[in-house]
Amino acid sequence: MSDRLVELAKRRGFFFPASGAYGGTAGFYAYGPQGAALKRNLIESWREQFLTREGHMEIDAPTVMPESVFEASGHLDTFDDMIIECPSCGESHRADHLVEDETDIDDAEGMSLSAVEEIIAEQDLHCPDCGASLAGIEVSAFNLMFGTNIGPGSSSPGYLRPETAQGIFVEFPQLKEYARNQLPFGVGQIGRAYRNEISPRRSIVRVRELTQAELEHFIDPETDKPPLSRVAGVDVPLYSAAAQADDGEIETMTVNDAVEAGVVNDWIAYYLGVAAEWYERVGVDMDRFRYRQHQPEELSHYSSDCWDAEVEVDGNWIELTGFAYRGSYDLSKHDEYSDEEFTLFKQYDEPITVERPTVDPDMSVLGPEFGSEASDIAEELQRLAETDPDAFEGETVTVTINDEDRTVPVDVTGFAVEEVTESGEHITPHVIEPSFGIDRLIYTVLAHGYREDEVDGEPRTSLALQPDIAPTTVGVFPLMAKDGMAERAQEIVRRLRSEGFTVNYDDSGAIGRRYRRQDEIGTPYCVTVDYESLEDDTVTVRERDSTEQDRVAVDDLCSHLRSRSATQ
RNA sequence: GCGCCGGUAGUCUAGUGGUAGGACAUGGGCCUUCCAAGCCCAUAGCCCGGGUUCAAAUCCCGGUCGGCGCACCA
Repeated sequence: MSDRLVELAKRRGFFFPASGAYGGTAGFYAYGPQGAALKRNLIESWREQFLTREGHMEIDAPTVMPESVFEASGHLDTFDDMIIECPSCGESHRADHLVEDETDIDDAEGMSLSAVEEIIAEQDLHCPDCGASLAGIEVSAFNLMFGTNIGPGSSSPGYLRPETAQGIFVEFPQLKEYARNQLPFGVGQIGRAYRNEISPRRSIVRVRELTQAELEHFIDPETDKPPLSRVAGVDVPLYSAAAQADDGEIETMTVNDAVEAGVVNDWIAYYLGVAAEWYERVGVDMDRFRYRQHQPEELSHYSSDCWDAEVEVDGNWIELTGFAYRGSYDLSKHDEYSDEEFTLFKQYDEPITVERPTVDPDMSVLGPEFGSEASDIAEELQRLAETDPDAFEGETVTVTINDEDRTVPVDVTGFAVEEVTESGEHITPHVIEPSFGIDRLIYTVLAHGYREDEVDGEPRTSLALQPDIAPTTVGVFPLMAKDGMAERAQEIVRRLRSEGFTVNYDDSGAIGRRYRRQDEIGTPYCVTVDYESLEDDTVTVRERDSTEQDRVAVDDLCSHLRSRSATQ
């Protein structure tokens, strides 16, 4: 089936391998006219559902970001690994670690690939798993981010973002201002992300340049609750980590039951409910859909819990969306690595008065007495005051510096307990992230809508796309291009287009052939102008899936098409 | 990245050493009163590079692209 779908996609202009004139580039696809329209409709539907209806904001950040962003985000740590694969058992190892472990070299990570390769050959290092010799085996860089240079020279490395999310996290200090420093708030972004995949697969399912629609919903984990009532009754098919671990099954339950049973975090559950309804609306076959929880070892470096929306296509389950609980990971990291604050000031209902033990050491005494240790002692005293103020009750107080005790008279520590009024605190929001892969959704909608059947003994291929998602909404044909029918049809085309419909006009060949053309690109309705139209100003409206026809007055055509689209 | 298989018009396909044939699609014409009808004409192809050979779509090597398996998918 996938072969025929990919063939149809290319033939009819949904998607095809890019740069084919030069042999093609693996992992890069172009969307043709139908695909681009389908993608635009899906994105518009996503925006309406996940941003407009939720009251979230949308931003549009650059795809190239400086190296420091990815040092902070943790993406760089996994970017530069040297991999060597054992020819005997097939296991991959970190080549630099192997060298560091087996020789007295302790900085193999900073060496070049060929240097590490040479050392492995010279020292005749062996596979730690099976013992086979690795001499002469190629060491390769395990490179998942696309690198580039910002400006001339190489002093300012940058990377194409591997997820649109970082553009949101990095701009958080600005975004919180736009949210008037109030939690919760959500920020979405739709755009391209880049991953230098080792082996792109299955047409547009695994590509190197992809389009993501991501939402980062920032919340106060202590006080904010999701509006669960909106989706409480929505059924979600859940395949929990526990069920996966003991051969359990997918269990379908309502969002409300899932939360109450403690199967899913309530925030994640809310979005599972919203997304399930949305997926069905855009044409995903919900009989081939599930939410699968990540196993603990599957979780990425930033998330503490994650559920994937998965669909079955061509007999495989593929990931459409990750619903990750990213906690405060990203904001904390950017707070730590950057000069800006990635926190919000949260006011208490009432200011509180706290007793805060402080020290103000008399350095004119400590300095001469302890010399270079004096400042360390002062720091220790502050720490001790915060953790164990009782230590200052006697005549002297003892701190440990470099494993040696130092005793200081309490009266030179300036110890005091101050009453401080605090009106709030700085908190780092937690993040719930639904991250949608648009390309995979396009593939799914096409695959789940793909139909092959017979009509009057003739094969018929059609795409059962939802009317508001289909690239073209209506095809308009004259029964034959003569006797004024073509002209009348063209008038109807202009009228429909001025009303905002996406219209395809076609007068070539026989009428049946034109219906088939529209079936293949998923056009839900075809309007035909015949001899009767010239008499009484009515046309036939033919529906794609049933091929049934209604006769409709031209004046009622727009409202007729609108109401049919809406009820489907 | 490794292994196996494959790459002939837009699509599908025939062609085991003598420089390509078909079907569908597409465009033009004729015909045609609602579901890929018929007739005529036209456009259009051997993935790239190297080698062997008098001669390569065909055999060999390398690359590339695609499918599948392993690994990977942060």
